[in-house]
Amino acid sequence: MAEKLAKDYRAREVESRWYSFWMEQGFFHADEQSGREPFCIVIPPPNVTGKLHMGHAIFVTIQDILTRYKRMQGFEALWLPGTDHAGIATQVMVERQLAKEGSNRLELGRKRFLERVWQWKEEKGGTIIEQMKVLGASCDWERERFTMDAGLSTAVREAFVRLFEEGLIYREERLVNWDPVTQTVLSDLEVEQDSEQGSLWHIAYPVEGSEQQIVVATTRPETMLGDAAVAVHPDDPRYQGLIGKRCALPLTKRSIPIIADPLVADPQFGSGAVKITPAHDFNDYACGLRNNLEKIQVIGLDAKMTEAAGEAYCGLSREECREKVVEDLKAAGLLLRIEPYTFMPARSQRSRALVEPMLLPQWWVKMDVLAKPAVEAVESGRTTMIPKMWEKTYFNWMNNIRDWCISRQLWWGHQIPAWYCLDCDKDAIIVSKLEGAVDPEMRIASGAHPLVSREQPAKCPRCGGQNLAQDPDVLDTWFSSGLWPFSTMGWPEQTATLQKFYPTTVMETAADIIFFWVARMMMMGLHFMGETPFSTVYFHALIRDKDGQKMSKTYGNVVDPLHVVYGVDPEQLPEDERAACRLLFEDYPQGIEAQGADALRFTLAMYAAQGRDIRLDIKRVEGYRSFLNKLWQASRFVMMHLEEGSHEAEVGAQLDVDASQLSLADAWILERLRLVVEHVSTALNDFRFNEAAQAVYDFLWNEYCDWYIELSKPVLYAAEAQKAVTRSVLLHVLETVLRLLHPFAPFVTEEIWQALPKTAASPASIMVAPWPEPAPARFSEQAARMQRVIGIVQALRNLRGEANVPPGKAIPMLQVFSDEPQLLPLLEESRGYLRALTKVEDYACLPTSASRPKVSATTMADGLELSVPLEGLIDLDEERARLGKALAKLESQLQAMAKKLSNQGFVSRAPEEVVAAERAKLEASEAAKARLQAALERLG
RNA sequence: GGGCGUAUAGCUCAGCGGGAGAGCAUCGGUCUUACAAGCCGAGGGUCACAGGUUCAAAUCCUGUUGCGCCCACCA
Repeated sequence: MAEKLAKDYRAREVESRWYSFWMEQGFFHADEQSGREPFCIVIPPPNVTGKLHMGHAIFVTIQDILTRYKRMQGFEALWLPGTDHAGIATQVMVERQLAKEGSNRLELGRKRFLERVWQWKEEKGGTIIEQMKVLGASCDWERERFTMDAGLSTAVREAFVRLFEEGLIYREERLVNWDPVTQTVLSDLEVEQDSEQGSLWHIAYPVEGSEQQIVVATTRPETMLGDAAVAVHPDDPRYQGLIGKRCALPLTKRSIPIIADPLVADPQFGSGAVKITPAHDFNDYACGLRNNLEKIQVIGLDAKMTEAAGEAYCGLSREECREKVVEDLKAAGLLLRIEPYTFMPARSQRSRALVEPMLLPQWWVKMDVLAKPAVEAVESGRTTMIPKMWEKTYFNWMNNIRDWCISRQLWWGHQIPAWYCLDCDKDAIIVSKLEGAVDPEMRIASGAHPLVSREQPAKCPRCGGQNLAQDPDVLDTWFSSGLWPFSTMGWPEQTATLQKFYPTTVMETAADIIFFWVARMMMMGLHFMGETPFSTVYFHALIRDKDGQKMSKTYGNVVDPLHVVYGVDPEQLPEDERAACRLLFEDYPQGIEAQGADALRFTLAMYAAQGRDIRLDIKRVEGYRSFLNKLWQASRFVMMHLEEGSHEAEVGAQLDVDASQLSLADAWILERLRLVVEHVSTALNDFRFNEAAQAVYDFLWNEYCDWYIELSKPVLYAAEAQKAVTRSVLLHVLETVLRLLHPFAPFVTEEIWQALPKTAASPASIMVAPWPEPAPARFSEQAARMQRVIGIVQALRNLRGEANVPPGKAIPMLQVFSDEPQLLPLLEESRGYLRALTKVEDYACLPTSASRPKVSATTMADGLELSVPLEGLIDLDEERARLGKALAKLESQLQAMAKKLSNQGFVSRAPEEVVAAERAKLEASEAAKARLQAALERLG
């Protein structure tokens, strides 16, 4: 028959063919009216600014595997896609563009800036979506959402207003994390602390009315200008006389008290005395509240020193001020020493800027009330996390949760639905920079009275004034993300989609956003929907480079998934992209060849063992591309031997044959197939993707290709009578494997599947073909007999290799010594197999008492003594050495077994079948030893 | 300071109570009519260390060490 598959497997050619077909056929669309059981995953929305990286590649792979698997199983499978507006990230990116044009957002103003961001979003925001399609993502694109869509914005306002009305959202002035570069407040989670090398400056503060000095140590000497006290431990004997006295704050004209505070001063640390800066340190702020200290703000929102820092320092940056303070202290003789010190400065996750604690009014979500049911849902198992260890992390954070700062001083995002009356709440507006302008630089005072509402209020309910200004802040991006599982389905409307697909089935994401996102979805879902948003959370591993380093552009160890898919030539890359992949190109100076999306997906599935980071090695991707090539070639083999018009693949049907028609090999492969179908399903149900992929890999390569196809050859080339059945089995097994493999490698399986012969009743695509169901065990007895033949073949191949008998050389005679009566028919039945696989031309089955030929090579297989008379073909010394080695190995095994069986404890306490198996093993090994010894003796 | 993960062949990793496994790399043999990105065979490991539980431990427990991660306001 005409060849339908090209001779070579060319991944990218195959992959370019099918995605549009699937789309046109509407296979990705999930119907909320369907009577099928729902299965739903909502995508972790990638940043709309994003470009595909390995983190995306792994979630696309795993979520697509799950979705395709469930879809084939007959579920109404919805994988709901979308993107996130990613407040800071997007705003910063567009601001950078503006900077290139010599402009900035203040110059444009809020309205035009936002237009500009939207324009960018419309033009470029689809990149990441297109890239996910390259990987084969079977999302329902008709339902694609964006966190700033009208619908989702409605949901955000609804959630905000309800939480406010319930008293769970409030506005309050507190010390918050200020990022002076992006000019916004950050939540605790957006602040990172890594240890850095710094110094500890020891400064002497003169005690007033005495010659004494009190020594404090600090990592931030510039903050001393805002000190409000020096604290010591009340029990510290060194300072008993000083508590209550005052000291002169150097470089200023101020005098500050020496106070006792057991919570902030540790007598073991340094001098035991600590300077207190309530306005710029979280500990000191708390201490200030306890002791009623003044909060002196010496650093402004621009991270420059304020007037309160004193004339000499006002206007300096924090770094400049530090230098000057240190210099001035030195000059005053008050800087006692500087010691190197490792500390943990707080940095903005986004800008890496040093975070400055600032006293500012912000919007907060009260978390303890929301957290409680979310903890309970996981405790009770209504939501389970895989791997399980993450539940601990989740509990730990949830049980110590602090209120969530949700306002951001950005423009790109959901503007807070709160208004202020400019008539009766005059003090509400603070204009910080542009005189007289409410927008863009206005800020809202801490005592203001917000009018929170779903729509802009027409007038002030207090005074009737119509002069209302909306709160300029926007919400933390994660606020809208927290609503994602139901806002994407039309909430607050009670839509049919919500009815059908909420709660969703699986949340699949990375563990680094367990607090940012998963915890918040749990809380919001339970609060607004009354149900946990998903029953299982599966956390995939973090992808690192092959040496275990986190991938980073600056470090240069990035592996770009699209480079893997399409191949990459470093010469063709722009400088910055080449730099990001620098280390990869050191190993692959010529770049890498196209591996294809299927190979990348299969690799990621194979790597996805639970609870372990992935060290991605291109070599492994290449290995799995070879595997797909193997599948391709095997398919070509099968199709080559099909006859036109016959042997249609009956998708999903059981093979229409009975045991009597099957050869040993047929029965064996069908039994193995049954087991692999079972195994793959169980593994996928348990989220053990690597195990599922491994099972198909082993079956296809090591059983179907290495054995069954080889065993089928003598039949296809010679045995007319058996041909038809063998062809059916070849095709049936291949077709089933394609379906098992489809969720992992959707493109190549579709390509091959489409080329197979089909009936009128066949589905239009493998992706809507039924998932293989495990067949009942019908052929296990025959399969076991075949396994025995395989053992004989392996033993003979080993013997041939070890005895240096060239593969081309036929073995004229094989003698099998055994007293088993059932052996003769088995060997008779497998005559063709033995000849084809071992080049044994003839064999004889003899009782163990029969005499052996003088010169022969001997080996044991499954209790059978195999003897190949090979006079002149083998080197006697080598054969002696080979037997000696085999005997030594047996001997050591025998000793271990004998020791085990002589252990009274083992014999009496181990399960009977274990003991029996051990005894049988011992007997078999002893028999084998005796035969090999005899063979050795015969060689003289 | 608290918590978590991890240590298995040269490399990357499975296995997680009863015979130490895979892929890559290495060595030997093979261009056999699906596939040399292949086929056949081989070598290679005190399963980090020390204790314990058990008839039996790579696997369970305790401790130690190395590596990695997360949380936490200690100057």
